[in-house]
Amino acid sequence: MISQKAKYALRALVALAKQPPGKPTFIGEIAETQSIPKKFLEQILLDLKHHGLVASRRGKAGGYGLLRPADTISFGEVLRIVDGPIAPLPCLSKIAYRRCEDCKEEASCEIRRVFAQVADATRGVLDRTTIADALEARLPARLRDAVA
Amino acid sequence: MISQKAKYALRALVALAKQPPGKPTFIGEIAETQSIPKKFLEQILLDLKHHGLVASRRGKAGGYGLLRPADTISFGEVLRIVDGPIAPLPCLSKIAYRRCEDCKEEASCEIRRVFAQVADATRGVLDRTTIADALEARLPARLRDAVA
DNA sequence: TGAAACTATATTGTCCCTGTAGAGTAAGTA
DNA sequence: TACTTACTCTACAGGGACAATATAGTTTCA
Repeated sequence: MISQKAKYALRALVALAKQPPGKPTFIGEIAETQSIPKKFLEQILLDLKHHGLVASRRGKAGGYGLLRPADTISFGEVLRIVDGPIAPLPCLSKIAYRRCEDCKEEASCEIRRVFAQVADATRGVLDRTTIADALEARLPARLRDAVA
Repeated sequence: MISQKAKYALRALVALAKQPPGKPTFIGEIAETQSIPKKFLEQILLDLKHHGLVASRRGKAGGYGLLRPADTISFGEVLRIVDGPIAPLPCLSKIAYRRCEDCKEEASCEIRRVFAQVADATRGVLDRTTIADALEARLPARLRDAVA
């Protein structure tokens, strides 16, 4: 299960992607249309800003906007920022590898071998799907094929 | 990330699958060889017993053993027992469907559409891989192909 | 009869998730 | 310049899940 926070982050990014670029959108507007607690959303967007996904302008005509084109922001990138590692086991994470305390030998670990397949399959979808993809009613062919 | 408990459960089942069938294995023996806290393992095995995966015999010559052949116990089944739903979103779970509170219309939810692909990919691996598969050094062809 | 092992429930401490609070800062507007 | 609006940032609190431990009891076999 992904966290509520990650879901909010993705929904906010999708909402921003729908706006005309260049014109900032109020936090309050996103919060209302997406049913996200406003103060919580502030934290989330601030976090995304620190990671260079969105930009903000203060003041009366302020708000948030995408900093990069929607087709360069993958679901995987967002999830890693908000929820941390995607891998199902710490010893399979690329961004935060950690050895399993209670595992004698990684190479011969049966559990690890199976979950490595899961991790590949998951990353195959998340790292190749962008916010722009999500907006399209039909999924791009490269993703439909990968899953079928 | 799967829970520590799920990892223990899978490792215990793999260990049991390695033993000659019919002869029970001590909890203490599994706990020691797998570096699992013994009392915690007791809870886990008890849980698996309630779900019909393993059987136990009490007394001095007691212990645990697989109740079903190892090639009929899938990783997915074990994870659902121990960790609950596998789906990344509650609205995508087959065993515990729950509507997302903050989602206007499920059919048009962009997030849901993407994570449905993730769920399919994940289940593709977990529901088709069994404890018996995990014991084999090379993964069965049907799984290798699915991921490549 | 006693040891070894399983059964079951209760409890504990820690950590994270979710959300709230409030003071502060910046930018446009009259 | 004063005012309003909105973003920035830090702190924190309640609840629940996770991981493990504690304790008491039961069964079986030697």
